[in-house]
Amino acid sequence: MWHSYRMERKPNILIVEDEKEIAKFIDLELQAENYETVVTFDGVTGLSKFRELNPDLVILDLMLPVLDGLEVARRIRKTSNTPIIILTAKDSVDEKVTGLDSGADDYLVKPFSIEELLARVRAHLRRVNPAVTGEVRVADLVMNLDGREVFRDGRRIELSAKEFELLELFARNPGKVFNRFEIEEKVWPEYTGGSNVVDVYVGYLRRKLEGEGERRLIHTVRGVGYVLREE
Amino acid sequence: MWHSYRMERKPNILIVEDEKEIAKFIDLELQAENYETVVTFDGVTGLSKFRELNPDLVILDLMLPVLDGLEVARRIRKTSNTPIIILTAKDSVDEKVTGLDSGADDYLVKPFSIEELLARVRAHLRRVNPAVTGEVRVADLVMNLDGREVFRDGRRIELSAKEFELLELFARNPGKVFNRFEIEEKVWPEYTGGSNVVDVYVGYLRRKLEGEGERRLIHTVRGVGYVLREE
DNA sequence: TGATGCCTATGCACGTTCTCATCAGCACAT
DNA sequence: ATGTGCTGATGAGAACGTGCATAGGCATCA
Repeated sequence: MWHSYRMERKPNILIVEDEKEIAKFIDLELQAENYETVVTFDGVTGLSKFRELNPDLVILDLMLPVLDGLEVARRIRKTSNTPIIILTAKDSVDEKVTGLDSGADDYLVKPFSIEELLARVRAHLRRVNPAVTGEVRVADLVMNLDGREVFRDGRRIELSAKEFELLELFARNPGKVFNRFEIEEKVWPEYTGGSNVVDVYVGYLRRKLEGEGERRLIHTVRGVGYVLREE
Repeated sequence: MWHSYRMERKPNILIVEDEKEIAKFIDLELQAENYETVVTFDGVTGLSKFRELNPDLVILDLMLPVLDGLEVARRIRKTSNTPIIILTAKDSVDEKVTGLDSGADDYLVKPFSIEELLARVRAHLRRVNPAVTGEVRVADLVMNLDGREVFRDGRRIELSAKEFELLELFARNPGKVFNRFEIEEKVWPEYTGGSNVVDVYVGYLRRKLEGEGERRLIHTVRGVGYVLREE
């Protein structure tokens, strides 16, 4: 069911860290910030938990039993772009560079400040998970999902319910081309097609979003459907 | 090495830094890594350059004349989600937290290692590109299947639906020779031949893909059919 | 009852698809 | 080489379909 995605769940964070006290410490702090957490103590378990849970973010130590942290990062990156924050005692520039180039998004050196870690977690989640801020951002478009507000380039735009749902679908999948069938299925469920609702609503959105001489947001892909692209 | 079709062009980086020697230094290093750069020395100019250029990433000092760096970050975030790396001498935890919570994606303290900065730039740029799952690359041709986009040598190519399907067939099987019957079967099913549609469409593709003096992509195998080969 | 939102229906404009006829060029035999 | 026959390339244009704007009907809500 499409509408379930507005259900605001707690962001899920996977911690892979073999020093048990540190793991416990981070775990508690994250829970206090209202995140859902899972802790594992070695690379292999970490990787399998990752695949099982598909968390919103991973905090990863480098010196791990069984499977090295860098390798964990690389394997995760093979199939996912979930943010990875490396948290380690290895503080040389070379190690930082290798860590980041292995697919990590951030690299924090122990001993670290928990406040900084939390701020970095927020920064990464903000980008990935609208649940955190309730916001989706694409190009110069900002959608506030809780408040059902839409801004383009700072100016507020009034949308009806359906218009908002349609735009939300596009905004959550920028760059993906949807055909009319997919769109109807998601925005107009319990609905037997046979009309051009989609076209009409795309028209409504364009009229409201694209002021005089403004960049086009929703592009037509003739013979296929529509995309939201920044261009 | 860019990991996405969108990065076929040089990524554009805006540097906002008032210490001229540092700015120059970063600028040169980034250019050596094949980025396009623009340098500004105060907050207001930085912001207006940002709006003018819409860069792929911003490197931002905090202590700036005219308009404070934090304020610049906040204003950028109002309308955009371009990655921002704060680069500053302010090294307290509080300042880091404030910086990250103001919308920055990363926070690096001076004196910094240029290698680390470059690695972080790479990490952020990598992440900005929407993970393009269905991406096919052959020679200097990039097809984004989700987005139904085609690029050759960085420049975007507009294809009609049928043209795209035909090219997709070739691109998924580079080096394989297809005869006309196979092609009709896959791209024109429910279709009883008797014409030279295939030839015509190959012609269309060639016209669009192969600019003046450019390498040939779709080769004719006389008496048999066509192949996509890099040569 | 007036305003707003949701959806259907219609007609026009234009891009796309495909056919057909003709032209170009390669391959092979002489 | 040269001609001959055949294959592939290309241009023109007809038929078709898609997308878009617009208008109107119906329901809901104030």
